Formats: sequence, structure tokens, C-alpha cells
Amino acid sequence: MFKQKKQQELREICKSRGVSLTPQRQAVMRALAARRDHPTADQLYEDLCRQMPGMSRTTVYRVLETFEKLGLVRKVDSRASKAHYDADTTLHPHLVCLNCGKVVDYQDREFGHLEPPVFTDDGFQIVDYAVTLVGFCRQCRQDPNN
Amino acid sequence: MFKQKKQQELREICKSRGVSLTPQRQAVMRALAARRDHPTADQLYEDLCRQMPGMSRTTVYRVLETFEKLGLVRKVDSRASKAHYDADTTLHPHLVCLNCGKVVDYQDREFGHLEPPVFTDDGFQIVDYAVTLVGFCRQCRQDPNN
DNA sequence: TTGACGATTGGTACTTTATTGCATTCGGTA
DNA sequence: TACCGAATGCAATAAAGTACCAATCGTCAA
Repeated sequence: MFKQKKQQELREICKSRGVSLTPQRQAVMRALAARRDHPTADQLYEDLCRQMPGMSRTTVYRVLETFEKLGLVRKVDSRASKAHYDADTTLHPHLVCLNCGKVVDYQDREFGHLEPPVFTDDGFQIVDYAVTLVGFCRQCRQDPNN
Repeated sequence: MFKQKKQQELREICKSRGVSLTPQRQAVMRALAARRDHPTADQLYEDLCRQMPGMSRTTVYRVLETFEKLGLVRKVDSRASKAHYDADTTLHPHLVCLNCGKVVDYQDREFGHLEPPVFTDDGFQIVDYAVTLVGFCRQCRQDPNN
């Protein structure tokens, strides 16, 4: 199961990078990996408050930032003015709903596979890319008021 | 010239959609179309303050929102937690710098041209998509402190 | 197993980005 | 040129994210 795998990876990375394996970090990873969508820091904070009273919003933001640096999670590109996080760091396309802002995986993980150059003519170094499909999720098409 | 073309388009769209052609709207369009990168609302506001004292930040936000609804501008997808705007509404890939956050066009406008389905198996309706190349611009590679 | 040390956390305050409400002013039409 | 609804400016507020610092915790060596 993905959730277990990520907990395992978290333990290994913490160990090898000399970073503490705190209950908060484990909880954030568990909460993120448990979701099939790609939540914002605040959405995760809400999940975590229930499971772990006393959890601080600041900590959630910081843990996610740390995870990003460790390569354990990724920020998802979207038009929305807030960061969405994905525990699956392999390259794959996302769907973003224009109505509710939800971010989920696109079924065909190979869709939009590209091979950008390492450098552009301008000297811009490309290290990553994202393919984002934008539209309206089924729920929002049925009931546009969320 | 692109700037002139967009001013023209603004006049036409305002007329046909029964929306006022205010000096503020013209100024925002001029300021946005004049830039080769894709600025945030606040960056535009700063440009505009110089050209048009008394211009309000709120107005810039509202005008951009209106333009988006009218199809005159687009928000650019990015990992950053703020909205970047592009006056070129045709589909083309962007480069985003991870260091300074700058958003610019990728030279090869045909790169990453895709044909996503109109509906996914989940019933998600796809109306648009974005290809974003992520990395480090030349300036930031030479001087990572901005 | 314990003690010490540096890393991490929680809380608060603050910044940045964006939105809302409302009185005033303005653009477009008659 | 006067009217009317739309748009603006200002101030207040909301939402998203960051900085600071004292208190606490996880890790490692003894």
C-alpha cells in the first residue's frame, strides 16, 4: 500500500539525511499519503487536527517544505493561488477543477510525456516540467455550487 | 505590434460585451501587454502606479479578473502561490524559474502540443491544459541571490 | 540507559496576496 | 447634457504563508 511505502521511505530518508523522525512528520506523511487528491497545507492541517490535537499549522507548512527539499513530496502546478502537495513524486499529469479547485491525478500516467531540452536557447536550465489538465470535475458539473 | 493589437481587442470586446472602456482597464492592458514576462497583479500595480498615480491595487485585481472572464488574459499555471497573468491567450508552454519565480514564454510554441480527451473516464470535463517547464533562468544560475 | 546538544515544535505576530463592502465617480446612451 | 448602472478607490477583512523565539524532543555518544 502506498501509505506504508511512503512511511518506510520517510524513515529511510530521515535516517540517511540525518533528519529527525518526529511524530509530526510521520503524521503529515500519513495524512498526505492517505488522500487520493492533492490537498493544500491548510486542508492537511484540518485533517491532522482531528487525528493529533495540538498539531500546529506552522509545523504543517514547515514539514511540507522539509519534505519537498528531501524529495519526499512535490508541489503541484496549478492556476490556484495556493500550494497543493502530492506524495507521489514521479512525473504524471494532473487534473484541476476550475470550480472547486480540487487537484487529482489523471488516469493515464503516460499522457503528455515530454522530453524538454536541458537548456533553452536563452540559457534557462530545465529541471522538471508539469502537464496540467484543466476543467470541471463530475461533481461540479452536476452541482456548480460546490 | 502586440500591445496595439491587444488595445484594439480590448476596445472591441468591451463594445460587444457592453462593458465600460475605462482608462484603468486600458492602462492595465497596456502595462500587461508591454511586458515580455508574465507578471503578478502586484507587479503590474507597481508598473501602473508610476504611469497613473491614484491607481488602486484593488482595481488592478478586479480588472484582471474581468479580463480573464472576457477571455482577454489568462492566468498562468505555476507552483508559486500567486497568480501570474499572460495577455497572450493562445496555448503555449511557459518557463518558471524556481529561484526568482519569474514566468516567461518558452521559445518553441509548439512544444508539448497535446490533445487531451474532452471527458476522462471519471467524468471530468477537460477544457484547457498547460505545459510548464520548471528550472533556473540564466540570471539565477549566474547569481542565485536574485 | 542517560545526558547533552542541536533540531524541531507551538504559539504569536507579521507579511503577502487576494477579496469584500460601500460611498463616490465615471462611461455610455438617449 | 443629464441620467443610470457600472466601475473605481479606500478601508477593512480574509486567506495563505513566513519569521521569531522560548520550550521541548529525537538522536547519539558515553
